[in-house]
Amino acid sequence: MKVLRKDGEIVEVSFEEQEGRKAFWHTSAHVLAQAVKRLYPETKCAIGPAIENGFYYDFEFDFHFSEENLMKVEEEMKEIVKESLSLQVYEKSKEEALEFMENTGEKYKIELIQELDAAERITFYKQGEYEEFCAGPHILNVCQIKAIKLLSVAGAYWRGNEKNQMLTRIYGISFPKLSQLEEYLQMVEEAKARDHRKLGKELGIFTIFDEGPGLPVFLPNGIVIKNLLIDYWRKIHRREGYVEISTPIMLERSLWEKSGHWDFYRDSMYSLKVEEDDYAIKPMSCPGGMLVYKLEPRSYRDLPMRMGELGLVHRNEKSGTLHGLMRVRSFTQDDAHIFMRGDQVMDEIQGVMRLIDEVYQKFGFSYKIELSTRPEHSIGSDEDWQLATEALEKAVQGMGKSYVINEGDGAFYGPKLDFHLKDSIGRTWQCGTIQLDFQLPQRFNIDYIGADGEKHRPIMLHRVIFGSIERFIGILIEHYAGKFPAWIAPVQVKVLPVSDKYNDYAKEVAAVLEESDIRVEVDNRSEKLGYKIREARMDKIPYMVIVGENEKNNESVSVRQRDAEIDKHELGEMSLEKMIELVKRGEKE
RNA sequence: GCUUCCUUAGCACAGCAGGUAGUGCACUUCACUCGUAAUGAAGGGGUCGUCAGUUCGAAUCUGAUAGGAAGCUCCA
Repeated sequence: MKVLRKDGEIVEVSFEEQEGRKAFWHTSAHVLAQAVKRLYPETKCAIGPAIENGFYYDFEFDFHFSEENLMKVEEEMKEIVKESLSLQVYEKSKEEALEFMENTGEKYKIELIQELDAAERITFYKQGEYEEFCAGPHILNVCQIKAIKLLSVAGAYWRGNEKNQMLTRIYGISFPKLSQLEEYLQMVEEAKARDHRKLGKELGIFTIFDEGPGLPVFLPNGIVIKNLLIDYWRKIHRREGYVEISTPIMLERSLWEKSGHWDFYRDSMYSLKVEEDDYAIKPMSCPGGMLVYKLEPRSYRDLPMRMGELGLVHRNEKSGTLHGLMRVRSFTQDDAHIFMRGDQVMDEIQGVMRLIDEVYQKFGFSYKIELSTRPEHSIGSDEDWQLATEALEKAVQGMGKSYVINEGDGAFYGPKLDFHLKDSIGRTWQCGTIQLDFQLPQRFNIDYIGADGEKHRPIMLHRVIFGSIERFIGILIEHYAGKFPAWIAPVQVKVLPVSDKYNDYAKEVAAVLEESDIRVEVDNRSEKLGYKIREARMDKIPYMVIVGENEKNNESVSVRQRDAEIDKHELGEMSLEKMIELVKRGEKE
């Protein structure tokens, strides 16, 4: 595939390479704009880049753009491809470029060009009658775009700002071969099959009532998973020297004024009246934690004090942002606040990082780290922010982890390290976070008595590992496609009697397994074995235990497992002791 | 919240140039007592998200409203 760079150079780059793929999709975006302009000449074009999977273009239409229009545009794009138009690149001065755009009335392009340096030569790309200012690169001829599909129409604010005009964004994907498009579409279908909202319903994990958007409901299987996650969490936190507290779900207004939430976070808080007083339902657990710290005088010997809390918090998220378990209005944060001396900061940050790494590895997640810096809307002095940001940065660097900087995305009280996990279709979600905070200790005037007998101000950090247990479960569902490893599977073993005659023996078997704390169910319906196996498989249960005449006589079970390869499902007959051992071994993996 | 789209039995869907709803799975009952991904038969269940309007008549047309999907903005 030949690619035309902005300096006029033509290079051979394959579609598999980043530059080739970007050029291919970028050119597809131009073809999209060309098709739109042919069909609807009054349309204003904004921007149209290549993205991770395909491309989009933002337009301002002077009419209501519907799905029907989308089909027409796609057809027109295919016509353009048939014309085998080749691309040319050339330069204009800023004035020429502006004049050109004035003539065509492209107000968004004018805005963009006006921001460029006056001395700069501006490159234009052109195919057929369509020309647009663009830094390229592009592919040499549109005829290479053999497969095109426009995927969706969405709204997008001009320049990503809520206050600006909302434009119409058209998403599409294209490939050099038709087979690649088919493959891609199939991949998307497969990803949808592991959507946690679909699996969560099918597997009886959670639901959300119409009467409570964003307020997840855990069903019996889901609450087993949630409780197991919490058990695991408590175990590793005890090991790491954390104590656990539980503070109220709502507290009085003055507390939130003191913490800064009332001023800086009120739009996201639910508040209510209790007698004559204003209360707020907590959006975070930290202020309660501060009060606990203040309950008694603290010594430097007490630090670092690691205080954990599984806090149920509520945030008034906008309706359009809600998404299954991933983005909700009510969730459980596996929060902890660490109060420490200045000389302990580095060790504590790195200790939390190690714990996060341990947990994510247990589930087989790869993750990426972001360092989020001071937002516009925030409290505290520049020096404190700088100190805190540097401390986080040094800690990550010290751990040898790579990270990207996310400018202005910190919490209002401090910078943070965010740990992001991917969902089934590649969207990333923030789960873990470590936030350094010099503000709350000041606002709450907390202290400890140092070795010198004087009062000192501790430094504090907020951290979560799961982030939100709800979100983490959502990610887990998609990550495992519902096939939870044995240690966290809601039902670990399903006992399947071959016929009703063996129901009693099946119950005996189940009772023995239960003795060993194995989560077991019996399918004693009057159905054929094949049917019961099918159902157990669809429920993604790790182990199936089949009992019939042989097993009853031998006081044994025949085991079949979910994860093994085809033809190796059957592990054969074994004693109950061996079966228990098998499940316990599976739990550790 | 914004843009586009969607909303029919528990679930997946069909019906729609307007004349009071169908299929599969699930569920219930009966028969079969059956060895590794669905035994057969019979039966129950919805007034088509909600509210208004157009019409002799609306699941099918219009409007509002609720919930949902994708994206944007915002965020764990």
